[in-house]
Amino acid sequence: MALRHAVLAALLDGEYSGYQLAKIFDVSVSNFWHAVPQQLYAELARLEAEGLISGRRVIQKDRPNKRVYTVTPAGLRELERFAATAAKPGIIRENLLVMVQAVDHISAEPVIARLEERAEISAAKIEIFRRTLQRLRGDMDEETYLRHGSPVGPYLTCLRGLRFEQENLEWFQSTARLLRERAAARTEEGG
Amino acid sequence: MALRHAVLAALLDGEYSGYQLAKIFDVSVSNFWHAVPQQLYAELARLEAEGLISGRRVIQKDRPNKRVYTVTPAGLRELERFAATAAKPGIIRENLLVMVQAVDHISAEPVIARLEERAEISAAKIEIFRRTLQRLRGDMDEETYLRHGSPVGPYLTCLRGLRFEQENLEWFQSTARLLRERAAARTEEGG
DNA sequence: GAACGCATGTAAACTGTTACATGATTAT
DNA sequence: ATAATCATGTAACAGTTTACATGCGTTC
Repeated sequence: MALRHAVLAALLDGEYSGYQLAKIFDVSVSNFWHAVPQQLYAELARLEAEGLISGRRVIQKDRPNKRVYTVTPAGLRELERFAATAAKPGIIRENLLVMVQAVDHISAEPVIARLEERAEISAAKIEIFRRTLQRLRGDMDEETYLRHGSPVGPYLTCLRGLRFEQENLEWFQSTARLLRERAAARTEEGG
Repeated sequence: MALRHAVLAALLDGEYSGYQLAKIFDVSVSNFWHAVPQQLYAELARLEAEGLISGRRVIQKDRPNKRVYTVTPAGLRELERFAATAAKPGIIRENLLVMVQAVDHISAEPVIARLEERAEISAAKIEIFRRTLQRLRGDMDEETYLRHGSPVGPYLTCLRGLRFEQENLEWFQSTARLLRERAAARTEEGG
């Protein structure tokens, strides 16, 4: 289980509640780790019980109270130990690519529709990544920030996320176009 | 559960045994779906029980006998139905990116070592993808194959896998280089 | 007062991973 | 003989997902 390490890594950035963490996992962290809110609430409870994070109650007037967490020295040691072990190859699960894999044997129209849906989502994600990068580097240019800025870890992973989504978008668009052209060519032939 | 659909999509390519399928999932299909052999054996049994694939015993003299499977018309309908539903966004889990996310707070050397390990694995995967693409398109050039070749689904997903690994390789290498430079700069400062 | 966003949790159902087990055949 | 590759499976355990449940405060 490495969800705990993803949570610890995300909490290095500052104090967050389970709810806030869920949002972070939905945007920036989602590039390299997927988790639903319920997983996070459960994992935060376990990490606190093990002393790897410590929680602090925050009383709010305008909203329900919340519990925010920070990484303890023991948590940092756990991350250090994790980084020393061989990283397993990443795992990926993409329903859309399963559909494309099968496209020679099933109707192409629904697959094209899915590709176009996902292209829009990708475009939106690209915008979010761009803004996150801008916010992180402030008024520095990218090269300067990469050489001297801090923290550089979140910047680097966000950069990877951006490239991944850009490649996704391009592939979704070119694949949709290609499948449409092939469908049109077959219609002309057949009709 | 969409492992079943990944298995069905992979079986469209031809008749395969669980063992052969495990190898296919380890190379080409691994770009968009991860599964260990035990999952495949269990899923094949379930799919056959539900009539979505049909198995056939193949007696071999030189090796142990095996059971190969093909997609039934019911299996094809199941795939068709699957393609008509909205594709959930893909999920990804990358330990290596978790480590990079935390790199400002832990020692950089082990992280750099992991990046270099993974860069080599990526380079090997890139070679496999290139050869797979060549084998699929035979003596056609890529553009011609994409327009008129068949099957185009496996070619398109393989192309996505190739691009992904190329981006990985580039990111692993540039990130390792950058972290090494930053570590060197800090040593000079501090020493 | 209905809907929405904030905030957290439990329980059940489903999936996925690991360890173990077996046995054939071929190559060294 | 010993290891490697082919071939398949069971059982125990770990992790993930979904459904359900609760309640505060603000906006429409």
